[in-house]
Amino acid sequence: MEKPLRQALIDAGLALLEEGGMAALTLRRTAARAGVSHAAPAHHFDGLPGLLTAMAARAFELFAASLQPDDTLPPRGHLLAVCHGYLTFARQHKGLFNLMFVSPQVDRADPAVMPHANRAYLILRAACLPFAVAGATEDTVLETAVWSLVHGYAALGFDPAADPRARFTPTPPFDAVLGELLKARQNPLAPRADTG
Amino acid sequence: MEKPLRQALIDAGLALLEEGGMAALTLRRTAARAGVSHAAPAHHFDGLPGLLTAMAARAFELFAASLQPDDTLPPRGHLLAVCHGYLTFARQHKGLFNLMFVSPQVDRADPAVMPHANRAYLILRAACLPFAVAGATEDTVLETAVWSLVHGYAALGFDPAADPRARFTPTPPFDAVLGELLKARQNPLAPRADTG
DNA sequence: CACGGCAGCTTGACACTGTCAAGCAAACCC
DNA sequence: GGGTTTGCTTGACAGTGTCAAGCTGCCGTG
Repeated sequence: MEKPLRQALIDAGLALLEEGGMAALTLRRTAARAGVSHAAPAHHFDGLPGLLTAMAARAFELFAASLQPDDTLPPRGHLLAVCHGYLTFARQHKGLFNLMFVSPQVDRADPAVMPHANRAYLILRAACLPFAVAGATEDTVLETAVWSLVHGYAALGFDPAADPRARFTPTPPFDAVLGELLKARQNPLAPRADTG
Repeated sequence: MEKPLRQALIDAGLALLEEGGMAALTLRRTAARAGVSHAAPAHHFDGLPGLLTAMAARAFELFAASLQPDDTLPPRGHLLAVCHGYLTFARQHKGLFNLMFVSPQVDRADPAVMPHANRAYLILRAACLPFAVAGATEDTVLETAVWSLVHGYAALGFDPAADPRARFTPTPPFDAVLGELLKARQNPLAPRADTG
């Protein structure tokens, strides 16, 4: 084990973030919760941005774990399960989600962050692969579409409950939205229909 | 004219946000830039959240204006133009974009915010309408899909340049991504193909 | 005109923040 | 065992949002 306080500070920060959002996350409070003096974090992280970056690395790790690839499912069920993991994480860990994708203070190119972020992306990528144009080993358009779709749905808070635009019409569940995207790919690995 | 200082404070805040991001946006700095004392904003807004909410209202107004509906274009060109407005605004006004959609301090249900937010949404909704299932006056699935897609693409920063995952493959332009979604709707207002 | 009230802004204070410099104490190395 | 380094503390500083109190000029009313 290495640097137990460092890990304790990361955990304390994550707890504060989950409990009270970004406003509750403070270097001094994090130190206090970890039981050390207010300047202790500066010796393990490079200031607040450093702590946030370390927290983001851990958040991406949890995020990748929540994507839960399950190869026993058929391609569409598999992709849907991954997306559900994405959406569930975003809904249940809004603070972490914004930390990972929005906060300008985290260095997303940090060597502690990139591996986990890449791992998450590769899980999604793999889940899209069966829907790629016949025989291709990649289909960046489809990947980007799926990724944008699920991320946008998550970011806009399209929880089937708690929808911000229920004033117009009920928000369709993500399954239906994803189905719209996959309409032209109903038969994975089959030759696609002519689009002329 | 009504409350010129109030408007000046909003403008000063927007300028600070655009120049230096959320970190540069401070009640005291905003007051200083407007040429008043540090506590003046408290008399026009209900603290920092109030100023941010007022700024978000103005930001949504600018956002809706940047969506630029152009009815002379064919349906697909029209939708693409609206989406381009969305993406361009997100890219050029990252601070405003995050203020509108992320910041937990703005009250998005504020009566000053909702009209402009709704207007923006209705522009997107109208641009989607020609692609709705034949004859329908709405298609919430498609709307939600397009909205999620463009928002996710914007939030993930898929600028054709400056792409964060160029380490894998070049990011496809949004036109191609949207095309993926509309594949099953190539002929607006025509009877859709069987999806069986 | 005089005068009371009040909106609009200032001044001053408070607790709290991130960051830095200096110091202390224990462990570690030679 | 003495010197050095690591890990943390203490103390200070400028900057933050917010609140209470005070000042000022304008407006309406007598």
